[in-house]
Amino acid sequence: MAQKLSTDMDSASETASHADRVYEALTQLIVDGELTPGMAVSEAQLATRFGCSRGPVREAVSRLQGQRLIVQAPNLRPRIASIERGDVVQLFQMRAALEGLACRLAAETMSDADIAALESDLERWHAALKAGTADDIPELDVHRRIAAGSGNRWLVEWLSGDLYRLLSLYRRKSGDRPGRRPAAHDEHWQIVRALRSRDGDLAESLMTSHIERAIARLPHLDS
Amino acid sequence: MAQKLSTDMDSASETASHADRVYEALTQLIVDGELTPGMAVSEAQLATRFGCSRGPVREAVSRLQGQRLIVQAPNLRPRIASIERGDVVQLFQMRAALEGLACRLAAETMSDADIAALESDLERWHAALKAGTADDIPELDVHRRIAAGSGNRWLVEWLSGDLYRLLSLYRRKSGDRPGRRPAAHDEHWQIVRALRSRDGDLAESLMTSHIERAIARLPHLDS
DNA sequence: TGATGCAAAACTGTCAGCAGTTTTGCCGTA
DNA sequence: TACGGCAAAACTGCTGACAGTTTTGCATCA
Repeated sequence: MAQKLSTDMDSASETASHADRVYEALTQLIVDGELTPGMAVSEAQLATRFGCSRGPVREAVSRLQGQRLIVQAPNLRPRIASIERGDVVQLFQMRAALEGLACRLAAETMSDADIAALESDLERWHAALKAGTADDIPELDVHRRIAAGSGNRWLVEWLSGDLYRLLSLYRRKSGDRPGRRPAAHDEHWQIVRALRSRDGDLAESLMTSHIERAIARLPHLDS
Repeated sequence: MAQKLSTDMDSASETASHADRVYEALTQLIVDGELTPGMAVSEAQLATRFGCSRGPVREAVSRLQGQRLIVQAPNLRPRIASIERGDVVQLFQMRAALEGLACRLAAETMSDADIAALESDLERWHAALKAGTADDIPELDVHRRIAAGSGNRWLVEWLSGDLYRLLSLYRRKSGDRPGRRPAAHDEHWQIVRALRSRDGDLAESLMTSHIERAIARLPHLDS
């Protein structure tokens, strides 16, 4: 079945309120790293930047506050959330557990066609990597597609949404070198093969180990 | 070590903004079930109810929107999120994975004193239950204390915070009969014993099964 | 009786402005 | 030069108001 294009985060619906647009733009600014963790932002400046008054900005900031991407103390300027190394380890622990679950579910519910497509895309990307023509990040995409294949809507929203954004904060802080790790391809390939053989337990365990290895590889900066 | 009293959700700090108070009150209203899932609320009415203008209300609503407890379509009144049975199953799947993780971590990091206290409280509560003098919910408390014992701050915030509130929506919708199940005590007791013997794998597996049993017991209403 | 259309009421989205607080930048002093 | 202190600037928290949209309730008609 063709899946319904993920979440309710429809990018730029035709009738989006000003607050919605500011929310989208602000989120992007944070994920892209133009707004760095710990940085204070001013409602007024954001308002002029986005061409509206402070009302919609306030709303967007509140929404991001609900997602813990922005923190705000009374009477102080809102700050982009700051993620320490300890937080990343903890978030990765949760990610390992949840992506493991996603794998187990995907092994049961993902369609043969989707698995085959994932497999061939993975091969194609690997070939392109060897040829030096690929610079997108397959890491994220493989994980995202498996999460989507789990059929668990909340898992997708959280793994590919909230948790992804939270972790992107730290990526910015630590030099941002995503993937490009030769072993990752093998691990991904093994996972996909477990999916194809519908071995949920194996897929889960492979994915968990895959992410736990990523924890071990976290940069050891201690700011 | 005495833990630092959980999150940044300090209830009623002395210098709380109006928006903060509305946020707290509104959250409580939803969790307590006075505002039922799917119900439309009016900013203006909330504003008069809480004795402020629409600004702070709008902010609180946005924050709850960020936590997916409230949904809002353009130009329409905000609605309390509506959780269907399928959603609950999916959320419980995630809960099983995460509480399993919490158990495994707690088996490593929880102090002997905390485990002993949990054990004796569990016994005391069980005795009170038999005597008919207990009507608080131990279910939640055991789970909450194990989550806290995991030492993973984000796990606590999500399990005892966001996820708990989300699931409370459905509890309201389905007759709300939390726990009071005799077998649960045994299962809790087994889990705590696994914690005491520092057997993380066993604790994890016991907790996962414990919650999966709860999934199987979910009411079969299909609204 | 039951469906339909319409006007009034209610409500959301947004803005400009005011009061009170924090931050900034400068000036005098040691 | 380095250090407080103070006034101006910047900013948050909140309010009331206005335009445009949705909902409500009534009256009309088949």
